[in-house]
Amino acid sequence: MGRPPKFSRAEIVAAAGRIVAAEGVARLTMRRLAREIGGTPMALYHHVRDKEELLLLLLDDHAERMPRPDLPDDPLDRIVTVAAAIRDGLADCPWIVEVLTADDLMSEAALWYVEHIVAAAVEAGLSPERAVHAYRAIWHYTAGDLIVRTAAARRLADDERPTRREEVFADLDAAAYPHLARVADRWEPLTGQDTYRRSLRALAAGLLAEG
Amino acid sequence: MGRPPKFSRAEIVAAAGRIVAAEGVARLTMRRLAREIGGTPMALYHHVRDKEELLLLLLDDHAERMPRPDLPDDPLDRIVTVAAAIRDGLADCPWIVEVLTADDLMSEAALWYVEHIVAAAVEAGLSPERAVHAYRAIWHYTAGDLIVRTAAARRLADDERPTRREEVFADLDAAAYPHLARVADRWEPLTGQDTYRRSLRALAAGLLAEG
DNA sequence: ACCTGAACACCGTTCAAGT
DNA sequence: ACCTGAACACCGTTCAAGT
Repeated sequence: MGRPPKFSRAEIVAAAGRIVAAEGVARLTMRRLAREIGGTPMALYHHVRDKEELLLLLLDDHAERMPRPDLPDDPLDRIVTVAAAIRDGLADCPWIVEVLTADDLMSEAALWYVEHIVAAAVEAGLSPERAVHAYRAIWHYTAGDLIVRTAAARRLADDERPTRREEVFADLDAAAYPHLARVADRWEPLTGQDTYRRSLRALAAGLLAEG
Repeated sequence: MGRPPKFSRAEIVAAAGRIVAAEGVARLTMRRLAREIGGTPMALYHHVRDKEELLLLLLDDHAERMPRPDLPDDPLDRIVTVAAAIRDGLADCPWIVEVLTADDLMSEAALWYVEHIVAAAVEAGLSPERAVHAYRAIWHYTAGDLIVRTAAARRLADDERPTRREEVFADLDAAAYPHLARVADRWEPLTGQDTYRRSLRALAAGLLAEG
């Protein structure tokens, strides 16, 4: 009994990362991954419980490599800096969406970000409970931004048909929706602008003002 | 040529809605849906382009049935009321998540909500452009809340293994993460609390305060 | 203990044919 | 025009067997 392992968990996760980076999550299948490491699909199941665990490991791996920014003294600035670091760290990997809907950004490596947002909120005067609530609001806002953003990018990438947005705005009832009609022709560029950070500051300011 | 259609788009969407309500999105497959209406998978493709379009139609159908709340005069109250109506309208259908990551809540029926949020923001003094940005921030926050919330519910439902959150908090480094350590044993109930509306108000207030 | 081969029970979608 | 049968090209995962 006992035979030198042919594959390690780390190798498997690294191979999965290569596939996802080169071809997208949709192409990360257990069969494709097995081919990548030169084994059979079944070999993978000796190192990970199932595909979901694999994706979670991939998220952990990514989270560990994410930059940890210098922390400003001002609590509001600090919250904005840390939350923006989360977003920037996840923005370039659209596959993260799949994992976000399955997990809670609760990897070990993510704790650093959570701690510093909660700490800044407490320092600004919130109770520990309210500080957790504030963190949650910021996380929901960030997750929503990432998901909507990457979904939009994906649609643009592999779709030639007109977007639903275009169709809907094309026959917009200007009498029923006057404010939308006024910005209808600018909707695409307006919603394409990256206003994450600005609105994040508004959110954080609003949350700190509560307490 | 010409034969009386056996199925209509509306029937197909209604059948899809029944499956999703009774068994969840994961069980909504083209084959299962075909069985439900008493036809073959191929018959569906004469009425919808593909599965994604079917999910979009399902979202439209749902959006049309969503309640439209009375609108308070105060712009901030109005924004909170309308956004909360979006969330409440989508909160009971976890499948919405799949569609949200594929679409942009850009169905005809959703315009009513968008219009009134943008209108309230303009009334509060924002430029039309900034009002659109404000709406987007609110939508991202709402989408993030829905996605994280329904993902958490799903995990609880079909999982007996301890959540990652539990594992991570179990061996938390209290020296490195003092603020998290202080709330660690209350994390579950704290993050389970529904603070959507309260934080939404903070967000909206922050956005309107910008000017 | 670790890996393989073959199979199970599925998917979405397309093609060619029927009425 | 609308629907069917059969097939294509996949999935994740399990079981039994090999070393």
